[in-house]
Amino acid sequence: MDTGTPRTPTRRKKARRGEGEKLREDILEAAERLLIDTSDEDAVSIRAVAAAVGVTPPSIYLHFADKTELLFQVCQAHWGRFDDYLRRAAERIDDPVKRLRVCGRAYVRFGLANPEHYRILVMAKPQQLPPNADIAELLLNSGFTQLVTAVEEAVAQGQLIGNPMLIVFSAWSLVHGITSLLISHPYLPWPDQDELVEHLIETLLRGLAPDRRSEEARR
Amino acid sequence: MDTGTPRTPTRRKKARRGEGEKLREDILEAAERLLIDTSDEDAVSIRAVAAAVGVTPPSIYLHFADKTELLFQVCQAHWGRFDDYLRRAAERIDDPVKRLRVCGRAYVRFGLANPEHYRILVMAKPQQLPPNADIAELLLNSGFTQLVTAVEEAVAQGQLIGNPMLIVFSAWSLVHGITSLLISHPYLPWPDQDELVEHLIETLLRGLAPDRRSEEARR
DNA sequence: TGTACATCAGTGAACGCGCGTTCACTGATGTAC
DNA sequence: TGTACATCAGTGAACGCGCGTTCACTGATGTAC
Repeated sequence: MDTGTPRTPTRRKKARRGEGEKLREDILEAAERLLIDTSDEDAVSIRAVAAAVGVTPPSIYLHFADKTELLFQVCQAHWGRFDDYLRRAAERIDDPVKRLRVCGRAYVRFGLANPEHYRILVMAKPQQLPPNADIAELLLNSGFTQLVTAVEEAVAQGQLIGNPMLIVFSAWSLVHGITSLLISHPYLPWPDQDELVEHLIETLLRGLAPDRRSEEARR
Repeated sequence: MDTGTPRTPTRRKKARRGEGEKLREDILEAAERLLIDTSDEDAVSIRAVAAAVGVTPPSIYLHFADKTELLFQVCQAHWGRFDDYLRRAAERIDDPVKRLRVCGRAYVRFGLANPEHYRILVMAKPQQLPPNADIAELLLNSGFTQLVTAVEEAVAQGQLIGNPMLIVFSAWSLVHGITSLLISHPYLPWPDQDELVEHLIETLLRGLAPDRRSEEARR
């Protein structure tokens, strides 16, 4: 693998008057590509992105205030795709518990298919991304709201038992836990991945289902 | 907070003949301190560690082959402490399920108390640490074996139901999920932390407990 | 008891690297008169 | 229809930074004779 050779040695043609915004898209696309191809956030430097687009580094600043903003926009776009993916997986499933199941599987699958994105979006340090408020907004406006809805419905219907917000964060912890461990430690002696994900989801649902013991008995 | 001022501007006295190994310990200690104080792996540079110890950068190489080895040894030491902590938490608890409960809580507590260590040990990329084999060994020889034992006992006694290795990795995913999300996204509208951890653990255990439905009925 | 010498525990200066970012500029292109 | 000019979409060179690491060295200290 010859990483020394630039991917696009050809210089990009200057855009026509009024078409400057085209570069912006190309930059975002190139940054995304770089992130996916290298699986390494550090490889996405201003200089590397510029080279990939076929442009000089200062050109990046024509469209992005700084590196953080660029990375954030890349993430935002990806997060949007994640959200769409989850939404499509869930639509037309009336039963909220079935929806949780499907979303859980989809979450893990999408995370593992885009590990470096997942890393940046979900596993990064708070301080190395833009203001927390923005990240929180991204997170909460994504699949999260669907999760909340599904859980609330399931609880209202008596299919699940407990405080909805506790269930929501438990469910998220669960799918995030398996996703991030598989990303960080792929070399461990994991059981079959699909089987494990199924086991996790089913065990959680079983633990949340009404039982012979009434809710009061659990205190 | 004046991070510009070096912590130890005084130069360290040269060790006596035969006492060169003392520096090694001081380096490890300083690196650890730096990691804890700054909560930032990037702040632990060869130069910063040398400055903290009161020594010049090349001196580090008298005791460590390179930066990776230094960081790894810091982690190893910390991992040992984590292991001891879990072991002490679990000892003298005969009931395996109670042991799982206690270990789960201890795991989360220890991770949150040492977030940057946890990040490096458990959340880091495979490639930025020493050979995977070593990391795998560290992980598997730590609290992990206790976890395996406890689960196997619980299954043997009929207190939990299912494939032990699936349960083991499920349990780990669970505690890791909540720990790492709390570390990465502290600003989210979390429910009460202790309550959430309890909820997670109890829900998992409940999902693994024998039920009116027989194991076969679950297929 | 005195001295030459090997060794130990470091130091000082420098290497080359890639990075984010700034600044003054250039050349093509559309527009006003 | 022709030309001066403003603007747009970039470029080229350089800045200062901190980093890991190497290399030749130094000075104190213990040891052999």
